[in-house]
Amino acid sequence: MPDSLVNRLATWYAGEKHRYEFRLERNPYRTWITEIFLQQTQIAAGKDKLKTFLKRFPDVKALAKGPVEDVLAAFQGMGYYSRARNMHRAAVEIVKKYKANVPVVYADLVKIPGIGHYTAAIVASIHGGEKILALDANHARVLSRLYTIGAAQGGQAFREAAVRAAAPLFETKMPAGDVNEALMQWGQTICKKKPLCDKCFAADFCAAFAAGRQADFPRKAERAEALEILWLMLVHRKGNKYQVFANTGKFPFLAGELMFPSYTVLPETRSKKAAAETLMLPEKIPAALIRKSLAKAQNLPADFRHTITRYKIAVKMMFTDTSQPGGKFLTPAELKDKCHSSLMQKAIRRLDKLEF
DNA sequence: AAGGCGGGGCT
DNA sequence: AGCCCAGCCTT
Repeated sequence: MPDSLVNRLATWYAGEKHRYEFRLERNPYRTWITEIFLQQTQIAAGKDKLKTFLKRFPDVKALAKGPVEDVLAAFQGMGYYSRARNMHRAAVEIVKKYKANVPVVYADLVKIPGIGHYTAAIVASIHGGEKILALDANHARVLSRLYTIGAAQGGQAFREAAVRAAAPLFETKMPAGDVNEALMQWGQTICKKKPLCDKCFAADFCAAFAAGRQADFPRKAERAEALEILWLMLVHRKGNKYQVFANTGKFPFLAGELMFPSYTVLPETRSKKAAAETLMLPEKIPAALIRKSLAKAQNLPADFRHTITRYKIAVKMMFTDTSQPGGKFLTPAELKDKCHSSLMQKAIRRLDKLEF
């Protein structure tokens, strides 16, 4: 076997391939669920919950049957709960449209809720043999260093350069799925943020290593500055139940979640040139109530803090005698079940500490 | 193209 | 205790 990058990769991967339990018994359904689970999640953190999930929902029909509350419950603690909602929606769609067979064609996969370029590419390459780069952060680290790709990660120029750089790997005998998985595992175990170049089987192929510039790749786009905001929650209690509303309006965070009526002021940002914008939930919290509560809240320490992307949020909870039309009344136990966001979970834990 | 979504690892 | 991570979605 002549010495080449792909031969080094294939030889290394042959010894690594079965390192993970989820690679032993494979089908398109299991691969799809596994990839969704392990997105934005370290393998060590997600694999136990993944195992339980696959036992509870062993195939696409079981997942479609749900109910979605069970899917969410089995996903509790993983974060990014739209992944669970989308998986359930997708399962229903796959049962109906594809007779309960998870597609293995990229063009079909990428149209399914919750499946984007990466997941479609990895499933299509493993189970359909499609020669298509599944570009995740691991692939980005490996390829950008091997070929000193200078474009900022995440942009279109980076994607094009990465696809061009990886193309020769797919024109070999190495199965397309193995190419994608080997690159990924390389990024996870060797070509990490702090790369282990002395353990790397291909350091002599690496342009960044040759230049001593491993730390310069992948280049990151400039980060938006962090912003401090106040989030006022108006809590109305009746007996042992609290009024919550589905956030289906214009409130900027936690779309679709059940929430206490909330009010926040977003500061002016570079992208939104308009002056500070006021948003509220439900549609019409009386302005007088907001003013009164806000004036009181300004002088109180935050009940808790929470960060969502670049917003550093100080949440202040205020009891109010005024109930709003609509919504529903739930006990704390029910709230713990039905509110998935960690921000709301923090608020729920504070309820018995609040005073009227 | 920009920005929400969140728990965990790292410093 | 605070910063960083990064697919998929919506806007």
